[in-house]
Amino acid sequence: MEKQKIIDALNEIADWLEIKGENSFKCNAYRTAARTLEVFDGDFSKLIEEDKLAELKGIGKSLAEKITTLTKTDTLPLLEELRSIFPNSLLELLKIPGVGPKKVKTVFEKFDIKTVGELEYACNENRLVELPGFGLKTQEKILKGIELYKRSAGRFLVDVVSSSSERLLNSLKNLKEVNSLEVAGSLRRARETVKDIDILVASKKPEPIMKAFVLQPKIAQITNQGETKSSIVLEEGISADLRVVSPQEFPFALNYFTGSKEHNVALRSRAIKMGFKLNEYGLFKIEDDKETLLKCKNEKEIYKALGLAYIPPELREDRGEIEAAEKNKIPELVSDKDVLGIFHIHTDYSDGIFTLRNAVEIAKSLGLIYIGVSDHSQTAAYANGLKPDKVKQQWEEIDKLNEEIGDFKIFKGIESDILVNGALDYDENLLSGFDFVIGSVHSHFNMKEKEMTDRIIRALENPYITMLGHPTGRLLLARDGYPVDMDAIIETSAKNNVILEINANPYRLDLDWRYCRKAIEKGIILSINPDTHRREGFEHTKYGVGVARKGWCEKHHILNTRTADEVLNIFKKKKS
DNA sequence: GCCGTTTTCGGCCCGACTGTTTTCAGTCG
Repeated sequence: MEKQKIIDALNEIADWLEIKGENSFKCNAYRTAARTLEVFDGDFSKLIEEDKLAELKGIGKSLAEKITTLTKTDTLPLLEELRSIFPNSLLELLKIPGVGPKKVKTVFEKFDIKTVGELEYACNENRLVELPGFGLKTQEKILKGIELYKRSAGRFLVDVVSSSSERLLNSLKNLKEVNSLEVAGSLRRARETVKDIDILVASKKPEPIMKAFVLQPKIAQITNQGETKSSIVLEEGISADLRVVSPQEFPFALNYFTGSKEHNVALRSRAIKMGFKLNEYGLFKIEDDKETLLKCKNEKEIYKALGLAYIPPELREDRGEIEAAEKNKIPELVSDKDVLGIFHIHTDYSDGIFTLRNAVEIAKSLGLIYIGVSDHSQTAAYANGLKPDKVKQQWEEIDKLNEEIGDFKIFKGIESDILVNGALDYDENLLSGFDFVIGSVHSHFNMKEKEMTDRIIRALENPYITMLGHPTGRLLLARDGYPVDMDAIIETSAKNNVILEINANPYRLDLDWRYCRKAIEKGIILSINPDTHRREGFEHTKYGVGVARKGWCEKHHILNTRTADEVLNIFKKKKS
């Protein structure tokens, strides 16, 4: 059994044990082990072979044995046993907001409820109220939870959430009681998809803020309303939480609610070891059963008090950032203002909805100093891909525009389909005329991993490819990427000096941030590309910057932080 | 089930909110 399947199995065991009513720390041990494997970056099969699993933190003798059994036999007696006690569909019930393992256990044991549909029916028949610990309100809450669960998988693309969150911030920021406010949670950490919006406000007078929050327009539901915390569901289906804390507590609360959960746990454990207690209200020195608050003006001071360099939110995923901060080795992350130009732009030559000249105007209005145009190549008939004569026509127009507009540079590029055999989409003669070539897979997604990897590797070994576009082809919340061995892709790209794209389209965000770090460690240059077809798309670049930051990228790791001349040199060097 | 400069036993991050209770359990983040 491969690593990911083992991670899934361990999490499944944790779910079952919780439903069974096992000791919660034991359940957590399974989750911790799953998490440890997820973050482990080395050679997994070697670890098993050499019997060194138990050396990993969070995996002891018992779990090491279980993981080994899973690897070797593809199954585990414990897992089989748990699966025979409970129907598989119970795991689905856990995903309903307001329904946890205890409630699942109760409805299953008392009413033999196994599916979301059966649970909904029981609520509507008013049957849940008779259960111990349940009441009318609980039943209503579960019904609402089911409705929300059915409406969406519960996650949203980052551009949608960003605009909703801005709307919420705007509705609060001018209230005189608001001292400061900030978005926390996964949005602040620049995750690729977001479950809900967490807003944090510092104020000495929470009441009017709470009121304003729940009374604003475009709210579908108020799910929580307390003195310091309220929750709403917006018409778009996105949940939003507001928490109000005192100005003194604000940095601690901001740190706490930014997460990730794993980062928080690690930070708190560190605090405990140092004789502190850290929570959303403060950092406390514990001496003789007395707690003394250490005042911190901002997050930076909290980290400093814990002996750490400041850790930017994007890095707070418990993937080595605390160790890096300990050694003062936190990277100086690339930022929006470092981006000087952008590549991967589609004009109306293929399937974009603006002209070449429009593209220049939009880019200039955003303060950029160059763009790289890359329309689709001839095989992409669905996208009006360019035949060779069209390519030449576009080159002429680019030459004219470059002459006309002095302080701006347009690079000639193409997004060439990587054909099913791994070839690029034009002959060498034409390919050599482009400043840059993005190779992308747009067809035959259902190849086997080995075939797909070979196909892409062949393209990467083509001397005319400059960048690999959206390396996995995923569409977030809609379609998984094609199966591909990313480690092999990264290896081959490094060997052939191919730039990897961070596609900044909110549907893609591909290369995934988890691989960005691997890529730059191999010396690969990344390019943040909006892959835009319309005016608004230019501004998606910022989501790509988020991915790069999350992938530990500094300015020098990114192609489009360089000047036009520097970029041209890189392209020329690659071609030669 | 894991872990250890206080520890091989007894903790494990912890507080808000809700609802069902009459002091607490469950869920969430």
